Amino acid sequence: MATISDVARAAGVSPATVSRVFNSGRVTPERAERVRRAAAELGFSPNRVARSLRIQRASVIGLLIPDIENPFFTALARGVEDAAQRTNHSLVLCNSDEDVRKESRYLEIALAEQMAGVIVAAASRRRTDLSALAARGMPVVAVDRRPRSAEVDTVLVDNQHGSAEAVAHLLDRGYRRIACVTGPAGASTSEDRLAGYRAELLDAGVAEEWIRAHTRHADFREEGGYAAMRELLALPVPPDAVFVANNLMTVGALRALREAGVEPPEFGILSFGDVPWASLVRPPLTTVHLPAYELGVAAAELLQERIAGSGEPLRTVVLRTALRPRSSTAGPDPDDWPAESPAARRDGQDDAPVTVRRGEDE
Amino acid sequence: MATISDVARAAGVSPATVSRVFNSGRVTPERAERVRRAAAELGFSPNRVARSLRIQRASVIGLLIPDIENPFFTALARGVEDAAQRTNHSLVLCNSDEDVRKESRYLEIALAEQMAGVIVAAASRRRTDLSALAARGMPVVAVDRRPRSAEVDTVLVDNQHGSAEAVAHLLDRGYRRIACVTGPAGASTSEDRLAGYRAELLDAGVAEEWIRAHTRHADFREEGGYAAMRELLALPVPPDAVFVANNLMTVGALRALREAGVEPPEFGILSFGDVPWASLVRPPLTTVHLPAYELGVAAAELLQERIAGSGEPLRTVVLRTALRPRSSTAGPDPDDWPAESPAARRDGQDDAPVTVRRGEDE
DNA sequence: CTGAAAGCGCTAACAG
DNA sequence: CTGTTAGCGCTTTCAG
Repeated sequence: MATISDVARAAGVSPATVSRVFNSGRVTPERAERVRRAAAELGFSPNRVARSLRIQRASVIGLLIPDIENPFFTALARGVEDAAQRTNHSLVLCNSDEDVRKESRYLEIALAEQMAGVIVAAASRRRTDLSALAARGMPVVAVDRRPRSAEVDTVLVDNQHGSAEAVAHLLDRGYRRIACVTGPAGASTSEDRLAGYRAELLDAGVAEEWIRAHTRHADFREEGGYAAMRELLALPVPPDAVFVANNLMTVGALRALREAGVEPPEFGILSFGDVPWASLVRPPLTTVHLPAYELGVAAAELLQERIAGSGEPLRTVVLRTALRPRSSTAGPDPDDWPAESPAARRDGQDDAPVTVRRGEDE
Repeated sequence: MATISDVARAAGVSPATVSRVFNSGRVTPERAERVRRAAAELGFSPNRVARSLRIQRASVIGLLIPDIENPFFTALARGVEDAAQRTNHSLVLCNSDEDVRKESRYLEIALAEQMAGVIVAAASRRRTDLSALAARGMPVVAVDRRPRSAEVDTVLVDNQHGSAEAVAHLLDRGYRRIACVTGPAGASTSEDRLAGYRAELLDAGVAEEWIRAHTRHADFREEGGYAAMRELLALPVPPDAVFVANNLMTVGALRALREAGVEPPEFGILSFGDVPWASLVRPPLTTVHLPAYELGVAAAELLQERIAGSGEPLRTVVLRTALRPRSSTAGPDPDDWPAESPAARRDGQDDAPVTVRRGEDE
């Protein structure tokens, strides 16, 4: 592996000059050209490790997510990556697996690797501790989940508003016994989504007690959603609709519904968070769309400003969600359902069949 | 940030001793204890950048995948991560986006960052060039896709056998005009899966010409599968079943089928590669299961052996696929379909409904 | 077993 | 504009 000195020798200049050529220092064009040629010939590319050690900062940013198999977080990661690429940062993706211990290990690595900064979707609101990083001057941005110590820039979606809107939609469609499956008690997303749900029901005159009895905390995973839905269905007063606080749990909930022979939209189901491959799901699911990619972009941009040395006060960016009504919440009464659900057709999932010639031969 | 010298001073020893404490060097227990205490007090953690520069190797392994939004690759990534963790390697995930230019950029970064090794699911069989890495002594393992230059250890699934088995299944169920949607011509996976399909059909006496007319190359993405399926349906002799070479394209193909008013299993559809959230898809899809996680684990283990200095000859590990028959290939003739598909029930997706009390109250 | 010293490859003063 | 020089934090000979 050629070093900067090899190139310097080959080009007949000093190492410093070579360095300058690769770092927009001032070098006469003629010399610069000579250096570039020599570098190309030797197949030289600067050693980033040495560079990082010298300037006390790597050109890598870390992204810490709690579940790499959740499409929401992979979309977010793409957003971060695309934005990072624009400033020549490369991305290190770490999967904390919703495990605070793994997470803190990765956080330490970020420090030890002298990463330029990190973006964190925290595993826990209470137990994720970002203060150590901030204390050592590492730029940090929290995304999706708001950690307790609010000493960092933050990018969120408007969970509470989005949830309230979703529940309002369910009420509007005629559901009256709306249950809720939310995430773990520790996470800000769980709490905010639950809060939106509660606020809307209380506003509609539903008893505090009823709400509490029809709320379940689960783990944001498929199995948790499945178990919670089964519990709800087994209640003495089972619900006629459910608001599920994330996409994976919705998959589980749907499975539970199917097993129980309960079919939407007679029973309403609404997912907070997009369900990938939505076009395959029958009936088409009403969802609250989350701008995952945009969340990633915004977080990366905030981080880059900090890396560049912005001294502005802390900022919190809140992105809006969008309700996407489809057939799974058409209403409890079959008489109300349109023959071809106009709600579903709106986003092209249910285009009218077209006929095709088939099988004239063979 | 405390350095090794700070700790040395605090503990009254030399920097070398501190280093030895953290690297299993021989130090008297008493001194070691003193060092550890001092380190803890100062919140010292070794600077990995300096370490990497000195020993000319980082403790990071790179994983290069072509599509981070494809569940197959995220499952693979988890396998790599779990295996890497066992040897204290951290994982850097890079998404080449099926783009050879991005990919080669990341490959250069791997070199410049002095990563311990890289695992590559190549974007292109022909144009992905791993020889530069291998030439500079960087351990490399190819996974899922076999790059042209076979100078590296490789972990694959048995694409050709899996495909042949899948097509045999379709023939067995009574389909006679089986089309194929495969991936880009450049990828080894496309070619191997296509080869398995062709071999099986030729063996069944189908004309070479017919096969060629009913084969489409697409891009391994949803839109590609959609377009290809539409083309196939518009043929003068449309197929009565389709073998789709990856999961994402299957989603697109299903959409095209639906739009055309064609419903499985009258029209058979089989996906090479698991479709996540399969439980939501109606009808349940017959798939060829791919051991994605295990692929990742195997690749990481191979890589770790190379990193540890194994001088063994190059190895290729081939993992088996498994056909998972479900209702989408029950056969072209409705008379053959079981009332409750036993094939589908086999993996629990179609458990019989159970009744549940509902709505006695409000 | 322990310490002194050199140096991994690069960048940033500083002089020229 | 260019070269010389020192040093980022760590590991690793080499003496002791």
